[in-house]
Amino acid sequence: MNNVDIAHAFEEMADLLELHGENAFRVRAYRQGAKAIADLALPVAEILRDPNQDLTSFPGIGSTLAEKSRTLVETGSLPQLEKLRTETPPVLMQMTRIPGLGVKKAVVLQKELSIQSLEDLRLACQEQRVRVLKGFAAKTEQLILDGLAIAESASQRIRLDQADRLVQRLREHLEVVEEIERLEFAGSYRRGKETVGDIDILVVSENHTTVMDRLGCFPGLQSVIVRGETKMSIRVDDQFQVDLRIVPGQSFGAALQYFTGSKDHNVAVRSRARKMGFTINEYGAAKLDKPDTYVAGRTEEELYALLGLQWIAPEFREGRHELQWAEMPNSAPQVIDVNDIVCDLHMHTTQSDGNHSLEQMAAAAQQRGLKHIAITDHSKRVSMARGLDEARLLAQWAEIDRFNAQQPGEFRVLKGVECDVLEAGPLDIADEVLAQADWVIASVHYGQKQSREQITERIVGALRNPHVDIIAHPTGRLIGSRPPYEVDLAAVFEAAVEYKKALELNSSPMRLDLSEVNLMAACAAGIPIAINTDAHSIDGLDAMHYGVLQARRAGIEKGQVINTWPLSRLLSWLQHA
DNA sequence: GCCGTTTTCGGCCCGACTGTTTTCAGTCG
Repeated sequence: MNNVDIAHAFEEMADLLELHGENAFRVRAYRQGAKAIADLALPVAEILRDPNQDLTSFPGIGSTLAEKSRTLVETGSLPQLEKLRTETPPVLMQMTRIPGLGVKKAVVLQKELSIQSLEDLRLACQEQRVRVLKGFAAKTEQLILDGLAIAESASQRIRLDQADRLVQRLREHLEVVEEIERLEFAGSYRRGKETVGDIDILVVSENHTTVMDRLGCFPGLQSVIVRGETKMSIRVDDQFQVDLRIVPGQSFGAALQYFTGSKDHNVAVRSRARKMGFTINEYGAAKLDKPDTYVAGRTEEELYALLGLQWIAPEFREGRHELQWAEMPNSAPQVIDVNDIVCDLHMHTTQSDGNHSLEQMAAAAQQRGLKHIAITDHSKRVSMARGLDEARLLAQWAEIDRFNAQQPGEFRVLKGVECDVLEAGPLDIADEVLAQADWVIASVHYGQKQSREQITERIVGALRNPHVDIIAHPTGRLIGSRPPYEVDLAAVFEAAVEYKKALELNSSPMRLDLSEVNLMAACAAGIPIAINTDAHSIDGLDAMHYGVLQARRAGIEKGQVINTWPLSRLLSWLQHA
């Protein structure tokens, strides 16, 4: 069992204990334990084996969870979990996914009406058998019926780039309201998560009615979920939820901090405040003995400063190490910043499936402040994209040589290729040609349904080839539309370390591959990371910030990112093979 | 179940809104 499996088991324990009405703090302990395990840089099995290491030294893992981890590693299952599974009707978990239906109500409904499936629940509502139960009435019955439809039709989360577009629409729609003094978007969108479950809008305004009325006529509005004094929630587009909160100006920082989250970060912040004699809510911070007098909250900086902390960038707020970093900023890691990026090492031109020429891509890269780029068109196996064979590749590289010779300044284009790893294992381009490239990316595009062993061996085999420098989008996932292919990433990491190769963090918001957790593991293993846009057009180069955001969320240090290296360092690193 | 700058027991972040009641529990973020 790997760390992800163990984390899943604890997560499921938490869900099931919650359904059984177990102590909420015990439930939370399992959730935090799951998160702690998922964040570990080393495999749990290895930590348990090592007499010099102690699993309970990691925050959130005590003696009980450490022992259960051992059981999971050694036996592959957990008796308590198996028992809970058999005691819990599967429909309960499904029911709690209906908006407005929580654990308590779901349990009552399931028991009283012997619900076995969501279809049973729908029938019970239609036959008005719900409204006669104590604590239920006609409105709840309707809420469940509506919720069933939403649960079935809702596209749960949207990608960050889709969220960007929705935020833009909302901003433009709301900005015309003159009474709005401040407008900010918070939540997981502000934290830059790869997918976003809802949009949180924070507004400072005296005139709540005008603001809410304006949101109520947003084009794309489907329904208003709630509307109170300070809070309004709506559904837009494909049932996607948007929350609005209106706060007074002196509370803006506290509210922004609170609604940006994450939940874990807020719990950590508020616990710290409590220990220091303060209490924090979305209106500000106050002394515990004078809870009505706010002493901070106009800005986020003020709030963090009160707790002896430097301001924390939203993308770090996941309840990991960010409070320690903010406490002693000098000892915090030098996390990658978008301004550190000097190159982009994966992009396409009209030679394969790109929209712009070498000259156009180079000019656009220079405009974006890049010092060097690699042109990496597809190899011939990707026939759909007019992939290049050996002859066309050599011709393209000759053209790149001529281009570089004409460059007045320092800007350089590296001769590269995105070479397919064929289904049977070998590379799509002959070794003697690859040997003439500056930069060789190996990618899996075909045969993604192969077995774990086959795909892993293809990738490890590519890493073994002395001409290959990096594996692109190492798991092949497309967020929300295609799961990662079966690959033993631990084996890939091991091979990357052994052959001194790099791995890609593909910046396309549809890929963001490696994912945050995998990125942390790759970096813990010391593998250099290249953050690349995989641009197929000039606009595609702008995706760089998505990749950097993802790397920041994973806490990747500047020095480990190839794109921060000067060309000389990159070239000397490439000599390794 | 975890954890310790009043601690190895007794806490554990905090508030808005709704529905069902008649003062509050449940849900959500």
